[in-house]
Amino acid sequence: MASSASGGADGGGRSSPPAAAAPRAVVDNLMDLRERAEMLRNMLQGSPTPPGTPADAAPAGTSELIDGIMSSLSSAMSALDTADAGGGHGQGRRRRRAGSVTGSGPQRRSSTARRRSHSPFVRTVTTSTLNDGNSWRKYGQKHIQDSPNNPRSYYRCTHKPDQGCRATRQVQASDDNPSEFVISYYGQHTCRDPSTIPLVIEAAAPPDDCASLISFGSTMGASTTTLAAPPQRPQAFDDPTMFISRLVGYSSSLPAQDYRCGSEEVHSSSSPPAGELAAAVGSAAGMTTSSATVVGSAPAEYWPGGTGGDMACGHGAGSFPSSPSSLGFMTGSFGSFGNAGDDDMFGFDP
DNA sequence: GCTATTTGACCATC
DNA sequence: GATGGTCAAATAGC
Repeated sequence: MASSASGGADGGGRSSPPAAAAPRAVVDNLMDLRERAEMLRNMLQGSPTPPGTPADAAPAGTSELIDGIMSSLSSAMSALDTADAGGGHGQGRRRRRAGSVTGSGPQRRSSTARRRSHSPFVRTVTTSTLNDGNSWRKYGQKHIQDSPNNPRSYYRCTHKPDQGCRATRQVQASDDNPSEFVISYYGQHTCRDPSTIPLVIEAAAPPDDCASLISFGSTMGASTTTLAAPPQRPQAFDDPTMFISRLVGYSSSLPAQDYRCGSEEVHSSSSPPAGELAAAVGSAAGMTTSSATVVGSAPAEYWPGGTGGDMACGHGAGSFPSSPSSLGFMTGSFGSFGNAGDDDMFGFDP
């Protein structure tokens, strides 16, 4: 009911003009980030180990972790470069029939139906909870050809009607393991909910704790997130999902806007109540979950910043900016990597 | 009565 | 034409 009133409103601003300069800035920032990661590796590997310290005394998996960072950064930059060179920005996509509203016939919506041929901005696999800290409203369910046994549920941000938030997500039970749910996130939260803004995560976690969650996916494919030692959840978040939502949403220099989304209880569908939420979320919060996958290749239209690319999320000991954001904001925050405060990104803040 | 979910239909895209 | 994403009326739950 409420949605119908605003139904026409969202039809208009479907494709926001991407910022052309964004990809280059992202690449620059990524390069900076890579340099820093390299420095970090040198510090960890080259630094004199205390007497009697075995070679593997360094935090387990640290090396692989850094290698993963480097590798992913490289592929991310490569992907961005490619996209940049190709003059991407989703120009190839056909635009929805302009005003195809048949003058005749039932006044059936102005229609925004379209197909997503691209990958989701973030995809996760989880066996835990569906609660990701954001507020979602289910607007559809459909049986998909790929997995006829597992219908796909469509959710949009609860704040769409009142704030025009375009974030959506799709939840589908895994074919391999019905107890798992594959959640794909699209779009970016532009809604705001003043009631829920954890501003700072305490910087209390020890350095080795920081190696818990860093994930870059290759641009067009899914990559598995490696989750090392479960970190300690910052006290500011009783709900692990909130933790990761803020965590992932870390962004030091989003465009002027104050991106953020509410964190009300998720309105989960009655059908698959078993739970969603990225495994990354659960794992980062010390929960036992399955693997997580992060896929970054949203088209320009889903990236107000005009970039698509891979994601990274760091755990732990960092101070979050005054604009905490949720998963969807990874898009917006991506372009800011390498800017002031990027040291916090992986929690390695000396 | 209000809000969320269900579900069939519509429509864009492939 | 097939498929997938979204709309919106109908329904259910509070």
